[in-house]
Amino acid sequence: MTRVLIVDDEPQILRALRINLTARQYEVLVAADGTAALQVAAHDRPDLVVLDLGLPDLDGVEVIRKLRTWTPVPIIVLSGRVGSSDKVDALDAGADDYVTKPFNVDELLARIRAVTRRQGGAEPTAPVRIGRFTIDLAARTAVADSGESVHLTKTEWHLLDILVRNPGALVTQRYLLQQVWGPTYLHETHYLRQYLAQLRRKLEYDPARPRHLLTEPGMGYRYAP
Amino acid sequence: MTRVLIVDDEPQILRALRINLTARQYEVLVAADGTAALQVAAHDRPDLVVLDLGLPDLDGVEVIRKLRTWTPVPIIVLSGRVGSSDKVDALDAGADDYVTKPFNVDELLARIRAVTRRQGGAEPTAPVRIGRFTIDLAARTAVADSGESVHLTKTEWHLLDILVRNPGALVTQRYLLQQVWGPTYLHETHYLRQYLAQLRRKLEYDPARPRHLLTEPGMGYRYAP
DNA sequence: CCTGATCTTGATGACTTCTTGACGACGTCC
DNA sequence: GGACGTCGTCAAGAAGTCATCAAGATCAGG
Repeated sequence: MTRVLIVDDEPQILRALRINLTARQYEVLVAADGTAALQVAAHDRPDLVVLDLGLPDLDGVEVIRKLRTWTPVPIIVLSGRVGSSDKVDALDAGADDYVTKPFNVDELLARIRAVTRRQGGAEPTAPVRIGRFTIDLAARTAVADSGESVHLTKTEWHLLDILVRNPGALVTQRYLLQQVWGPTYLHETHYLRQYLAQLRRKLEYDPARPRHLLTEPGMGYRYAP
Repeated sequence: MTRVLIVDDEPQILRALRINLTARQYEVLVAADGTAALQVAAHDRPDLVVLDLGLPDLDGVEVIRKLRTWTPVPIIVLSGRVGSSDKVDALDAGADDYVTKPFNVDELLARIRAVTRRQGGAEPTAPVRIGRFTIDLAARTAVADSGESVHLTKTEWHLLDILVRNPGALVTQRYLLQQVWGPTYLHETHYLRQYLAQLRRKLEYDPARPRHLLTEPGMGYRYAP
């Protein structure tokens, strides 16, 4: 049974989520502030954390950092502020996904499923599909159903690798730039646009309307399986 | 019964893995440092090695290299370091998979299953075709349809061997250099160009437009069946 | 010690990939 | 409705990588 820790200081949100998650066979733990959240997480070892960034005692990003010092438990962030850099900071600190308040419960449930699914039995080198292509990250091959294969460059593979290894999750621009080009390129978002366009052109059915390599404006990119 | 050697200097990790693996019908061997690991591996011939990179005596990558001088046993690396260069070094040295600490036990078990499964199914020495030649890696022969045979040197065989044993997959320059010339030649990409040209000249129909021994610029080479 | 094969090293032109700049489309905020 | 910032796209020069030819160094066998 999947155990979910919900961290929020608004009682009505706690209540709504508890009802919805319990009804779907999740075991629900709750905490109303950051200190309590850290204690409960350490004591009860949840399989997933849903964390509101606006807590009364600690900064939400700080809670993520503290959790990440000892556990890789998936964290989904709830945030009230739209377009603020808090969310990017949270993702960079190690959160797995974010949902903006007011949020749709179905969307949150979908993200919870995506994140827990990834956690469990993800075979390291199972091929994934994008458009009409089957991508094998280990062998570095991208083969169409027709049999013909597409050639990707080193940088293209590197980017695709990171996105595909985090299926369904939002990956920040900062993280991608950091991983692929190094810490001195953190603001060269142009590179990302350039290479994402290239990947879409090579892999997506309709590069102008991507279905798998999605842009999250202002934040980053997401691979949708 | 699958025999697993666990190499880690933290007693609690040894203990946790021993319990989990024993419960799943694995036979478990343990070693707390690199020297002991090499001895146990040589003496008891495990079917799989789970190796922590941070050992008290030897560097983990060094342990991998030493193992790889005499055995193709699958190696799964555990590491607290998240940097991608550590990962690349370990994989290039011959590791089969890589898990970052803190790790999820279920994930590790899944990777153990994946790696041992992969082990079983690989036919090592079926003859393959390149150009008009039939290559038998076991017998070290390359015979044309007309009956005449081509002579390949030791180094040429070694390179061809690695490429052909990974059909369709990209093999990195680092890996080839590491395997054929050793760890001190990791940047001598000129050797690769030289010998790949030689192989193409001897085996391909049109050496200038190879159909089986393909270059992946900036990354490595690939044998296309 | 000599000879032929193999390995190593150097130089050059061709090619691929990376980087950079410019511009229009879209959405947001004032 | 207009200014602003972000995104997607096209295009071309810069940088890096590769294939090939060629010659010197090294090694093994006779």
